[in-house]
Amino acid sequence: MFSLSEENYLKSIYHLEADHGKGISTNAIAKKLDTKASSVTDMIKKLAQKGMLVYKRYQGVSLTKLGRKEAANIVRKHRLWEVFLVDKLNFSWDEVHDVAEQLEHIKSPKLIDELDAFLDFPKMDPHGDPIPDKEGNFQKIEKKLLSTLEEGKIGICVGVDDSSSDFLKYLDKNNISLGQKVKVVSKESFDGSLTILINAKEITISKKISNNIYIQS
Amino acid sequence: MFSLSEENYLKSIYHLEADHGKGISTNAIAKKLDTKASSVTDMIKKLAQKGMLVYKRYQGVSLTKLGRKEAANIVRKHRLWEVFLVDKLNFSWDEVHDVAEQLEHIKSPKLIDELDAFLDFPKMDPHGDPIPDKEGNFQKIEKKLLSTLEEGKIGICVGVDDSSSDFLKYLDKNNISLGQKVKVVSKESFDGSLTILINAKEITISKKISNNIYIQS
DNA sequence: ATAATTTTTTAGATAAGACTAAAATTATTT
DNA sequence: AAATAATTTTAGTCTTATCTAAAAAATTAT
Repeated sequence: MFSLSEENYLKSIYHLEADHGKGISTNAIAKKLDTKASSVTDMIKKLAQKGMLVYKRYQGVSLTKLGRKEAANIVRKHRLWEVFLVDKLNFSWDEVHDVAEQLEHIKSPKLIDELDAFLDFPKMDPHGDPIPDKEGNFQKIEKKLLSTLEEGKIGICVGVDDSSSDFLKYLDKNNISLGQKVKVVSKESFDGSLTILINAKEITISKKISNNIYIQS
Repeated sequence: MFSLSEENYLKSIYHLEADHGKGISTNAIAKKLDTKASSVTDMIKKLAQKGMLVYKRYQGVSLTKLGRKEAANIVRKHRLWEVFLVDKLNFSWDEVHDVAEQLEHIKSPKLIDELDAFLDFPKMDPHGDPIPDKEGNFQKIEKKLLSTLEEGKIGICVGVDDSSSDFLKYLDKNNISLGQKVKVVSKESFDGSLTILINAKEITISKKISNNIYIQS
């Protein structure tokens, strides 16, 4: 069994590895968890002791197979709860994160399996992120950033990179949701801003926005 | 905001007050929470400081109006989650307690309201215990112990006193569930055991059992 | 290659919540 | 009412997870 804190470290390292490959620095973890490097050193020693990760002083850490499975299961729980909140309890996709952050730590062998079945075994969470199975495996979806789509091309919105409430609210306001068809009308080479056709309406979005939307084309 | 530990103390004191009236002793709390009296003293000082209860050294404690409302809300959450687990996730009534014990501490203004609506505003949990509203109020149901029912009389099972897994499993095994009609066929004055008619089948139950089943007659 | 800088670790301190052992208070017997 | 017993509190310790400040190691710049 893992403490709440241990689980949060595992999850953060898992996400950092997904984004930046193995060998995660103490500072990177500290930044992600908004804590101090010294605290991180203490905790990673403990998690190394428990066989969840490999740690050599001054060398950063990498999850072991076991650690990765453990972390994936927390992510699995987080994302299943997000689906529950949106599909069943009328939460919007910008409201789910904080609650799921709490729910992901509930420990019950039966609960998460039944929830999974109740939700009809979803493969994605409301932000388009894949839901790992019990072994930690998930199907990687083909996706690229909207900012890389060429002029005249069409894509379908399949996910977001930034899941902050502010960003998601912006998307809602502009009727951008998952499954939405998007056509790049024009691209401004100076600042990278895009004019896109969405729901038969043209809007212009900044590079920062298009860099946070994943599409399939 | 309250810590997990603070919430558990509030809840325990709330239940103790419901069963034994005001003025709960340190030892009673310690026993309920399976902790030491000295730990209880520390915590009740803290909760008194926060205005959740009234405490005088050596005199036991009583919840304030605020403390009672706070506690009732934890009980509300606990029982709503129990309904969710049984109605939606195929848990049996002997499996829900430990999980609900965790879920009751999730903090989200929206979550519990939406859950309540999703479950169609239930008034009871799976053990027949009332679910308080946001103010802490609940409808008290008329009920008495099966052991007090006279020979020949009929009642409907509306709740259980003991919610331990073992007891609930015993009830399941004997097809005793809420809403079930029960007729007292005969009463053994020597040991208080009852022979009851349930589902067109006669079974004999000990006084200890009939003392833990509530009926409406 | 050495100096300056950044990162990481160590050492020691703190807060929450629990514990043990002993002291203080209240309750029960005789 | 004194003695004994039970309960409750206090004082001090422990663990977990955090922090600050300083030391150690690694990295980058000169």
